[in-house]
Amino acid sequence: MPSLRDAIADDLRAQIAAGHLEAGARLPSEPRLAAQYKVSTPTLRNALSLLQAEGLIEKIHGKGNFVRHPLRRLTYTGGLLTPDTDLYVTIRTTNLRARGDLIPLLKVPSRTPLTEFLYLTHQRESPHSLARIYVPQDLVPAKLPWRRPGWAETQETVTARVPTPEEASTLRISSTLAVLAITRVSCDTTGRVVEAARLVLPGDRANALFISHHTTEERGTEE
Amino acid sequence: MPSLRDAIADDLRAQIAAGHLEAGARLPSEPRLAAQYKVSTPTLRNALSLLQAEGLIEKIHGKGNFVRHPLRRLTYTGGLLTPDTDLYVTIRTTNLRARGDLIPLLKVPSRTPLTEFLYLTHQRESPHSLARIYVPQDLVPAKLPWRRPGWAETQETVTARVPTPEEASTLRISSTLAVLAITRVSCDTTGRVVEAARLVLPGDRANALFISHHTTEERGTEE
DNA sequence: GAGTGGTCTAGACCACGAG
DNA sequence: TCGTGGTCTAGACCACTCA
Repeated sequence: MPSLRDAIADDLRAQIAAGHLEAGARLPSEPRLAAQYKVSTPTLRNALSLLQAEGLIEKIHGKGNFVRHPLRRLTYTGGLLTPDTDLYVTIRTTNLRARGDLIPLLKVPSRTPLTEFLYLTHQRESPHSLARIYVPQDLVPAKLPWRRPGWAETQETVTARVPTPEEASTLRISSTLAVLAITRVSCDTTGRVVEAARLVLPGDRANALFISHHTTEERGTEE
Repeated sequence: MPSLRDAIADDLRAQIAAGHLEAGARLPSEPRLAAQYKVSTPTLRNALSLLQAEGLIEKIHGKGNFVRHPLRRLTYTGGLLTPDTDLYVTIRTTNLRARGDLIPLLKVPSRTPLTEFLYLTHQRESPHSLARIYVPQDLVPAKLPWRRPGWAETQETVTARVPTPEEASTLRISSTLAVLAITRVSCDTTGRVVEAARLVLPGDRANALFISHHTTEERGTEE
């Protein structure tokens, strides 16, 4: 016996899949939908939150619930998102001093002057991904983007988690939707960290792709 | 102004981190906790569901809410999990024929004979990660593990999502806990796929690490 | 100001686990 | 049988958006 919220979610999913509710369309208001399905508003909201966690709808406070555009998955590869056509980017630059997690991440002393670039990408007006990039202030390039000569090695640590409340609200995703969190650290040939980045990609809209080529020496090794 | 559920979740998180609530311990019952925090039971349950999605607690119907054992994060690097000390592995081998998703993944014709290796790793009696590895039957190595000479390139596609119901039950995790899903495809020098793998790593217990070295030509490129 | 979603309450009833 | 979590109700009040 499926619960009411699952039954309602199934019904709405089917309506979206069948095209009865088009991408971008606004759903009836929550009290209206609750009356239609003969349930209380919390139960209906529970059903909607399932759809939100799947990335099917977007809730906008004060405006309504909207059917999301079918997800075009973007692929993150080597620091770039593809395709980057109709992807809008907002950048905010802040100067700050190293503290907390940033100190071991960038391997710098406390209070080292840093520049933070906050990237917020949008796809068709809806937020898509979030990146915070930290660069020691004496290395800040004169013009963006960043990838510069002199880089020798990049380490990317990938984890899956739920977004923090701030991430959820800026990306307008449910706090239960899985995100791909990537911490990227790039060093130059001397081992100095030239850039550290924290990326947050909603799991339903992005993949990350890593390609490695095996050299002959590596190929011969056994376990 | 943080919401009540976030404030309660923060408090419980802090208590778990501080060791006031030990691993394996049962939390007070939900009505009791609700009274303690002076909130209604739905609000308290809302807070608990946040902790559940983070993998901090496990809800067992009819028994209670339990603090999960502290996560020892394992790191996945280039096809291996480290550290592999006290990590137990169960392997099940099955012969089957290519169908569905496996056909494009391995770039083989339909019904090509394949061998599937199902890996289930355990850490301290509790399931840790799940891997399904597919190899064309004529390439199955005489002895395990797999990494063989002749491999030229490996592509790894990483995504974050919630587990399927089967994955949630075999890994004994909540269906709201994010997992890292990695699809790994390895080719030989002729471009033939010699192995494809689907890995599922619970987000609270595993990272994936990718290291790339930049060659001199790459280092010169702009944008 | 009117309409929307966001949060919260104070209950009720059901389903599961263990003695 | 008892205590647990799971679901649901019928409201209340607040915060946000837009005219």
